[in-house]
Amino acid sequence: MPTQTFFNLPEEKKKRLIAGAMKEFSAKSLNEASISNIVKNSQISRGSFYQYFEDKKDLYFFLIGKFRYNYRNLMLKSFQEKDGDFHEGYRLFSEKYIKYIMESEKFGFFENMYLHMNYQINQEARVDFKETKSQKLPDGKRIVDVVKRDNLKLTSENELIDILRYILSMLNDTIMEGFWKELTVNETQELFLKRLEWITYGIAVPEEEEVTYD
Amino acid sequence: MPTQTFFNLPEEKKKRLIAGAMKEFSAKSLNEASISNIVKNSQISRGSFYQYFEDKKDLYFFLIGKFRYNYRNLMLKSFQEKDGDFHEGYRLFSEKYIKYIMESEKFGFFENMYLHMNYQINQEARVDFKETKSQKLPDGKRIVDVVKRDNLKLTSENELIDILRYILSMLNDTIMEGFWKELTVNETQELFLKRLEWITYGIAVPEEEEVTYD
DNA sequence: AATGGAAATGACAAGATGTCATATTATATT
DNA sequence: AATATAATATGACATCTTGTCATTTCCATT
Repeated sequence: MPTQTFFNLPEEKKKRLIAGAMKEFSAKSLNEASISNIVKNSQISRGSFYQYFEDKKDLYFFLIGKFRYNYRNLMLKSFQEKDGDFHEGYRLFSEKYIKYIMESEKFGFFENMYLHMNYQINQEARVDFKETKSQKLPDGKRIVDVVKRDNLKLTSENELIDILRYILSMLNDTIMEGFWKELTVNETQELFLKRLEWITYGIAVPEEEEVTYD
Repeated sequence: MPTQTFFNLPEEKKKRLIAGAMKEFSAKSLNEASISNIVKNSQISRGSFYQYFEDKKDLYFFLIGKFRYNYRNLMLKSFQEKDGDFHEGYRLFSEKYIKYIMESEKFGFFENMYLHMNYQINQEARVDFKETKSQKLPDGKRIVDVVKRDNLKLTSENELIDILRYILSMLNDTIMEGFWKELTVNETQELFLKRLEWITYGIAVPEEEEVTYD
């Protein structure tokens, strides 16, 4: 986390630094990027940088947090709009989410982020489904409350959370694949939908129902 | 790819170099590892290193290729043993695969590999399901020939390949998660099986069959 | 023994990181 | 207004890395 000193900075200087960092991280991955370039870009001294951030990673994760899609709200809205239908809700959500990432003016930043995403970066970018009721959300709802469970094979709320989490990580993996293979937004979306279908309906032919006559 | 010069090296020197590199990559990630340490470890000169490898990555991917599980055979065997059953075959395969990775004496190497795995590393470690018939395999079979498709909702061989690939990448993601959360082999295996179940049988309650009497 | 090509070597330039003594600026206190 | 104190800013520096290259060493073949 950046230091208080950083947050106290005059807006202008903060912006200059963020812009200089985004320039570097849009052209290079976290590992290839250099602090030297960032301080040159933003015209601040090397010593100051270390007064604001612990290291390169500290700054990087701050930027991810700042620019990542705040998707909790979008997710809520999507599921609500589709009356809590799991499959339709996720479809709607993914459409907007993928567009945001891949059509953003921060394309380069996200591209590098996804192409070099490892588990740690993944964690930094993820959503918390275990929201407590106390957290302030629009109309106080949690995502798990908005998803209808009656047409899902689920035994507990925790299992729903597990699945929602897994689908989200699958979505991020698919976007990563999209960047890697230079797919269009639509192609990426279709790849995701195919996988979502597998998971929703299964890939095995359902067992014949045992029918008893009595 | 290492140069011919490297492959021509006397066994002893080659081993020394590989051991020195494994020591470094077991303690540090690809990015943290340094060539300086590796040449120190293996008592070869810096100049020689660059005569054998293009850079650090070149060596790293060579090592991944060398030590990764050759899983094509294990997969074939697993599916054959379970009479081509998709779910049971993958269950058997994953059991041995996870054990190999997580109980290996190369634990540190794999741990770093998985924790810092990005799409490129993932690609390097993956299996090719599009084997041609001409490739020499035990009894000349391809994996896709061994998996029974009649109880799967599949329209084409290509879709089977897509699914096999996806499950494998899901397995690798799960192992990554296992390393990250420091799960045991069994816990990791169970996490995988839960997800495999979702994908195999779906998470939606099947639609009621329309029954027509005539 | 002489020759020539392959392989090995380590010094070096270029550039990166994190630190620290010192300078500058802002804030509080008399 | 003058002074004291705390907070920020600065860039030189020690240390480490990387990739290159002129030179040297090795070795097979005349």
